[in-house]
Amino acid sequence: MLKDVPRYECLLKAAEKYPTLNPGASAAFLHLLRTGDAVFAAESAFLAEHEISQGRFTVLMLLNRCSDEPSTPAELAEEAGVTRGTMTGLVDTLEKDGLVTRKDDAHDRRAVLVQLTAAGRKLMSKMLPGYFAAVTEIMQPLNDTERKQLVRLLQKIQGGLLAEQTADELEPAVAAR
Amino acid sequence: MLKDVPRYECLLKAAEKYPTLNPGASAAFLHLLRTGDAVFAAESAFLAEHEISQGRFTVLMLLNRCSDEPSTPAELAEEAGVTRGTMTGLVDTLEKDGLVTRKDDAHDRRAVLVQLTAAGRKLMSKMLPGYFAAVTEIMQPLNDTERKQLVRLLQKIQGGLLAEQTADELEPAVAAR
DNA sequence: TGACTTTTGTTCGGTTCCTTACTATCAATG
DNA sequence: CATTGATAGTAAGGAACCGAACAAAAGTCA
Repeated sequence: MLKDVPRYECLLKAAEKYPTLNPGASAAFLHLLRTGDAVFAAESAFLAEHEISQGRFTVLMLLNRCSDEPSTPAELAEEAGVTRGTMTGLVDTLEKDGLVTRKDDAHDRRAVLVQLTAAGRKLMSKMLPGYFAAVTEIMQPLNDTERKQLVRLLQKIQGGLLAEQTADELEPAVAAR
Repeated sequence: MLKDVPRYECLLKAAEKYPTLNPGASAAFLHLLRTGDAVFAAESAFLAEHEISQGRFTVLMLLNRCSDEPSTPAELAEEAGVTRGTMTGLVDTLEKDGLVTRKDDAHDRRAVLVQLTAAGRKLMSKMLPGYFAAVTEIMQPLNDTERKQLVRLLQKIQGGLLAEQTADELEPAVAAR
């Protein structure tokens, strides 16, 4: 959301007013949000050139990986991190564009199987090389050591968040506090 | 979007099929997106406890910083990184909730001045200590050295993106390629 | 001055996602 | 069996944001 991260001196000044403000932590937090958003925007810009949104691209990637085993919308929603309702809409538009098909599951009459069409596979094989090249270019400023360092730091943060999250689930009263 | 980052072996395997796929770069890219999103979600969850969305919070932060000088919607939109149209909506709801006021600019009859109300200032002083504490907790897994390392790495990535972006603006034909 | 360009705030339609509520189906248990 | 509970997919409505288009006002410059 914020376009520019406040200068460090401003954080130091604000810390005088708000004792709970940790300047170092805040600076890292803001940079993480901002850079994450910038990278996400760069990825979206690339996908937009191919008239594909992030959500639709994720579904195509999930369907394209390894074999041609079809997936149900519920599985796709779980793996993509969206609700089933959202997945219905994503599959709707992908189907409308002829990139995937829906067919009834023979073993479970509630379920639907989603599968890439030939056009869908073709689109992926056309855009993926450029996509991976774009990802490589975005990460170009970091050498291999730095990339590993970055992953290590990010995993640490994420580990803390997961611990916090599961703690909340076990004890919802704590979260409400 | 993606809930889990693919394991590194899967990236290696995919790299055989797609020569442009750089496993190290892709892993760092995916972790950055995922962790950025997780941190963003954690922040949003905190703000939701106070019935405040990210966009509205950003506006309140901008208006709360330093003096009580009012800002125009255009300035706020620029600093918050949203369009003026979006800012109109944000100020609308903040005004409806009694947190900010709009008044006409005496020197420019096109412009409007947005200012925190007493209720807005009160809300901020009530929630900011907890907010900063939450930020500190999210960054808890990293010590001071690691935070500085993280900021350095993120700035490198962002520097690359900014260079790329300004290059695109100068030579739009390159972006279309 | 008067014809331009720019800037301001707003409105409107579209996209993406979420939450909630629903029906149809399956699975388990008495 | 029949009931009960979980799960599948979908529909409807809402929140947040963008882009384009607009009228009003300000700035520019021949």
